[in-house]
Amino acid sequence: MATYYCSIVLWRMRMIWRLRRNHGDVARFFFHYENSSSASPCFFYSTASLHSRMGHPLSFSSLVQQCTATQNLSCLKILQTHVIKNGLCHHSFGHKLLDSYIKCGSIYDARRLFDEMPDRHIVTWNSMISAYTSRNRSREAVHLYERMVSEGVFPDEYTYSSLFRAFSRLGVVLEARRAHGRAVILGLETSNAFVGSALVDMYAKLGEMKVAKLVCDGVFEQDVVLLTALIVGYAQKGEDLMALEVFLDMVRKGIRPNEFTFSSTLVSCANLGDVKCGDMVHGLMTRSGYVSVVASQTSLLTMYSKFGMVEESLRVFSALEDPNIVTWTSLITGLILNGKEETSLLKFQEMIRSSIPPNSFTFSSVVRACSRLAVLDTGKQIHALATKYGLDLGNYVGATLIDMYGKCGAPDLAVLAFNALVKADLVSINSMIFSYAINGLGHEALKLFYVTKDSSSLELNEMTYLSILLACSNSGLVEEGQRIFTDLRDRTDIRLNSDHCSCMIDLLGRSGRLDEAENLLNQLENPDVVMWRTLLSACRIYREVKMAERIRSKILELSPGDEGTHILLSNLYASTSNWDKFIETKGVMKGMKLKKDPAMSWVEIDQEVHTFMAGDFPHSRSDDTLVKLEELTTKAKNLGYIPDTSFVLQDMDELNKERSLYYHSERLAIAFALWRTTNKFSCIRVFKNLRVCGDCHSWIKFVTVAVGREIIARDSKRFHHFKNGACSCGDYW
DNA sequence: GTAGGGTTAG
Repeated sequence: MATYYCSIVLWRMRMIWRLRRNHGDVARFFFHYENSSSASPCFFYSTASLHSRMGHPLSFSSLVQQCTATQNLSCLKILQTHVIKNGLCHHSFGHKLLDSYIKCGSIYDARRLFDEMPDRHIVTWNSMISAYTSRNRSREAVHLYERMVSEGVFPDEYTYSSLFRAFSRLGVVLEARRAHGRAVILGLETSNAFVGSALVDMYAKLGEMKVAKLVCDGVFEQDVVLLTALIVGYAQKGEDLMALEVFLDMVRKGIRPNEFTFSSTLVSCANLGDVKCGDMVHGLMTRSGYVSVVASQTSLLTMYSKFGMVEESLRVFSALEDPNIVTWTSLITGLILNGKEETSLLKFQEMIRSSIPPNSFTFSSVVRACSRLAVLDTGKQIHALATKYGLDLGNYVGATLIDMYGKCGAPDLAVLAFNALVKADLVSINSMIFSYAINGLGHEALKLFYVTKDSSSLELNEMTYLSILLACSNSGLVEEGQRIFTDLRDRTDIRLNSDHCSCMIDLLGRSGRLDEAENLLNQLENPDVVMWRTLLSACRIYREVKMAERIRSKILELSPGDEGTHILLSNLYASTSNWDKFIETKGVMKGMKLKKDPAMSWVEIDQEVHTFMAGDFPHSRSDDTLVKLEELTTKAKNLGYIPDTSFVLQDMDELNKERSLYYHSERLAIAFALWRTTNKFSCIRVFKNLRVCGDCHSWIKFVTVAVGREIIARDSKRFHHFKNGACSCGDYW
């Protein structure tokens, strides 16, 4: 211990001797601490260690430098106290301390020192402003700039190159223009590429691409950053041709693009769907040596995904040594985009195993994969994971969760996810209305629609109106739907589109108001095939042969050889026992090589999907399924089920018609599911590619009574929740 | 002694 203190005393003597000889100011500083009771041995010890490591005479700069390197804030504060007490806070010492505080991450201490400085050099102002902008404290940066101007200090090129970012973050166009004006007066707009690129970036982010382009064109010595800022602006605004033009212009001028340039240019190639151009930029990027830059390669991967070139995007991914969360998310999103939802979920698992924490972009994508696959259990697991990461309450993930629960036939869970949101935005509300709509909860949808319309500040959009019209249509709320449709027609801020019209025609048609639907169609300027076909479906429900034939000729005028029309008409002729015309239509279809999509149903049991085709038993499980099916039908008949053979679209005798109804794919799936699942409280979810027929609808209602279970069926259009002999659609679909 | 640009989502 004695040796230890001896060595400290010896070191201090030697240091004071050196300081007296070389650095008057700092020597006085150490004398001060020599005689001060607050001087801690710890401080001197750490200073000693700093000194010994420096290996050269101590100076103020190197002391500050060492404090920065070791992030020693307390040492910096002691230095500051001394500097201020001894009136040494002139700009050089002051700035060094301030800079060190910033580098140590303490903006608070930097600002306190800044406020205490008697005279501030422009460099000090700039450092403080830059510290604020780079840490997202834009308001404070702008305040400081305004104070600087009011105190008569002239901002310079350094000030503006960091300041402009603050305006775009705050979204304050007027203030931004005022500052731009001052930069012009000072002659900094055109003479300095740093100021120019900051301006271009600012205007691009404020959405003023024309101004951004003007500024860029005016800069005397353009460089890669300046032009890249412009490309980024165009790419993010979707002005992709302009982005490519700037890129080519840059290459022509001999300015070499870098990894930042390539990242954004590739986004534009992807948006344009221009494979040739994409390949060219890819080649240029490879030749420029950016093969392992993650962000650029991520853009490349996304581009190939958008081109539908999945193999190529996988190849880019596997060549990357260290993919980040954005790369993983791009891969997952790309797979979903290309219909490879199962693979995307496997990749998600792989990502989690690689200990890469997912973000809200990732969740938003994988939840969508679940929604497409309608795999409720997996969806729930992913929701739980999102909750674990605290990412389930934001609108991006929230909206996909609501959508997923809606499309999995679990509107109650969609409501829970919706109510949990911190602050629902329009997309989340639209998703909720849509979920209500496809699950036949029209009144709930109307309630949310009117609350949003009347009591929120949100501006409704096309999707809101489409969802609510669908809700009215699926619940047979004709008057409400008509009122909303009229309201939409009168609005000038929202464009009435063909989907809205089809939905309205569907609503009128399916509720039997065929003439009104036809009138509406005739009022429209250019009704499309979808709208006429919608009315044709209604004719099929109400067996309105004359109108159907009238519509057929309209459709065939617009689109000769329209497949759906022939299929709908053949169904209509079959259901009205018009067998001659049925055979004739079938003949036309045969000539056109048209075939109906085979009916198909599937159920998910123990995370395995089982598929069934109508009247087809290729499965080894078929015996048990058929036994169960017979049992269910007998029970249903005992409860009052009478088969309605008018749904059989073939010319055969009644007994065979009845038998053919029994083997509709949804019945096979339900029988299989009831045979396989023993938990009486679990609900069965069946999915069907076509619409459920009226007889199956009735049969399922009786089955829910017979077995005391809930059955949820999703057909090509909506959900039916069957419980205790009733369906949520109120027999209206 | 201070400064500018990027990749993923409903």
